[in-house]
Amino acid sequence: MREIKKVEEKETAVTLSRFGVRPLSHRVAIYQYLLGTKNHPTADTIYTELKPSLPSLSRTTVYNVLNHLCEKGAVRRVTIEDHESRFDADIRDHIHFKCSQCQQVFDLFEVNFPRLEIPEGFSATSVQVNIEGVCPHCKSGR
Amino acid sequence: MREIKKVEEKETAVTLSRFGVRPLSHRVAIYQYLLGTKNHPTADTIYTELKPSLPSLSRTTVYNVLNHLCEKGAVRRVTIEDHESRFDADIRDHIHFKCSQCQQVFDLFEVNFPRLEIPEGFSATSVQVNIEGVCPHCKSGR
DNA sequence: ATATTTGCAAATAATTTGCAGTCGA
DNA sequence: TCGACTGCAAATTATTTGCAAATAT
Repeated sequence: MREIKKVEEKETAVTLSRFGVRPLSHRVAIYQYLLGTKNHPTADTIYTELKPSLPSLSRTTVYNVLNHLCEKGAVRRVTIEDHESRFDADIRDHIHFKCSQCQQVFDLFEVNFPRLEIPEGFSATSVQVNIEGVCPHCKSGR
Repeated sequence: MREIKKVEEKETAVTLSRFGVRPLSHRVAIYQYLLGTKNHPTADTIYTELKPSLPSLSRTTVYNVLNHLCEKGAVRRVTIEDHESRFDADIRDHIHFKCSQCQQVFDLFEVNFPRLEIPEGFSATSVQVNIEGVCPHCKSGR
């Protein structure tokens, strides 16, 4: 089992390298955590979840690493909350849905991502489509 | 001139009433300011701009009013910044473009707003489409 | 050996809250 | 008069910064 984890870490390291990110241990840990969740966690959630197994981890490093991963394009910053960033290691174009009741953020891969014609003169580096509403679970009476 | 301003204020008040917003003076002032700008200002910008002509205005009130206007649907919160809200009194569906160099947020009315098929079970109350990139002005060498 | 990364504590920034006073119907 | 609204100062939350120590190549 230990072995499997080691292998995963190595693969994650290779992936990070391809993004031009030096695979330092905390970076690998954070990236791996993001790959393994669909919850679009906040920096604080990542810190809280990882801290027990990585006691040396600091909040500053979480922020540093996330900013670096976003800059290098390995991770997407999801700007769907009013004043807090969420992060997503799935960099394929897809739509996010935020339930205004349970506050959860869902991926909507089943909805076609719109092809937009960017006007002359503008050049786009990223497109975010965010829907807000009520999720099936909350709709059916909590 | 004074007269014209009075008339505008009255019209704005009527509009607010239609949204179920009691047209108190600060609310009218903030809403009118938002109607008159295309800059998607932040709460702080609104406060700074309005303070000179409305010395009694407080930051708290700006936040209160903006939250209230958003709740009532008179104003849209634009979640395009990492950790600060912008506001838009134009509630027609349209796309926002943020230039990562000059930080300005543009309306892209010329781009068709996508029709999305929301999956069964979900119900949507709002859809935001945010593009990030470089604007024509910054592209042509600052 | 040198540049990069980290952790801590303090700083900053945006927003909310508690509460007492004020305004509007 | 009564409930809604306001302003102030303090609190809260998310994030960044300065700097010294640790680490990677």
